[in-house]
Amino acid sequence: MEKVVIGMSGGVDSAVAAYLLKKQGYDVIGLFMRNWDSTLNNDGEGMKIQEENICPQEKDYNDALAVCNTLNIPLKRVDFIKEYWDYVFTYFLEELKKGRTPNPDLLCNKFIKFDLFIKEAKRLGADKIATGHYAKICDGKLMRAKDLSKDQSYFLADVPVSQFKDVLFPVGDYLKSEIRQIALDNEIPVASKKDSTGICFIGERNYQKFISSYLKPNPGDIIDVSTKEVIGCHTGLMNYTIGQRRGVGISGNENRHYVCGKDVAKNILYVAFAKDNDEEYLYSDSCIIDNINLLTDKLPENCTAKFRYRGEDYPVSLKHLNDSEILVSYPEKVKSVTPGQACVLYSGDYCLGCGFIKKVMKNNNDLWYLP
RNA sequence: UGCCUCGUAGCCAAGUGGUAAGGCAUCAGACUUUGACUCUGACAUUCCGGUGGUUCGAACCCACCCGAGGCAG
Repeated sequence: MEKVVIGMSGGVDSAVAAYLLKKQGYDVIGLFMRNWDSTLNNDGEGMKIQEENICPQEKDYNDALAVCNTLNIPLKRVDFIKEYWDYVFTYFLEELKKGRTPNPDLLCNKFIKFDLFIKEAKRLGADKIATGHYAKICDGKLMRAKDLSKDQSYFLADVPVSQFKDVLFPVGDYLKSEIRQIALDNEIPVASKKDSTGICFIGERNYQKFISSYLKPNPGDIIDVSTKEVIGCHTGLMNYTIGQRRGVGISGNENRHYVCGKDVAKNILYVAFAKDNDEEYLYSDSCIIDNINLLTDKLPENCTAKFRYRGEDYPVSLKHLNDSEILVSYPEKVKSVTPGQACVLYSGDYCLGCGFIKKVMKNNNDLWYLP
């Protein structure tokens, strides 16, 4: 019998994935991983004791255990707290310092789940490795999930393609509603548990407070990108992302405002006001991406791209600038393309890989107000 | 000191005698394995700087006071 080690998070998706694998006749072993320790990592926000007098991560472990007991499969446990800090969180903080908007979850998949976790699974004798991700692997290629509204291929695009060789995504062929139903029908304990959100393994936090535990806030001017007037004071550039509207702290204006840029050297936050649908400072028509990860042998000249998780797919054309950089052009201008975010390329439902947004441009010029 | 203008929720700002528009911000939800974006809902229950007065009735008219700004000096 083939042995599968499945990452159990304590949520419904991995629970049903385990159920499905077992039904398919695999010898299933659950493996719970813990990558964040609020006490160890001095995360004041996460140490809040919940009503049940137990920290969220421990609750998740208990949920995973309950699921495994119901399914009658063993549950093992592994910690990657130091590794998560070294490979994912350090990068996250370094990017923020540069004024960029990192997405730690792509790195978590690359370095933790689809590297260290796989190694641990193999050590446990796994022939296959499974997770509860909404995505598909077809002939070793990454594809979007059946449920496009839950598709998580975006987060997996930076994983080296070789790592998908023995991977199974059992829920990728189902709709989320079907997964919930299977959980209910089979009386799986977490059937009605709310979907988790927030940074993977860290969870929902008051973002500014959370970051302030690790990066010293550095207040500075907020400048109207159009008039160059100082119109307010920001709490630290790391607290804002491009396209952000709420929580900027300026008011008294006729129109909504959006964060449209940052100058790290001068510690300036640039804001643009929306007027008559003209948000010219937020739109761009091309960008340069680097740190490319290819999931296919050769990139086509034309495909589609997502510039943010749950963002739209835009038609793009690609041009290799050198060994490490690609120029991505999008005739249909795109709003809030943000340095540091992943640009994930697709051909139909196939995920071709990704790169990280380095420079954003319009009409062949760099947008001067972006980092 | 004289004259002028102004003082409406956190911020802008309508309303100039008939019983408080709107925008921004904020908060709460929805959505969401990245900080968004978007969407939905709530936001001056007697009050319009203060105190009196005129009136059936005032934020809107009058008087004085307080406060902000401007002109004159």
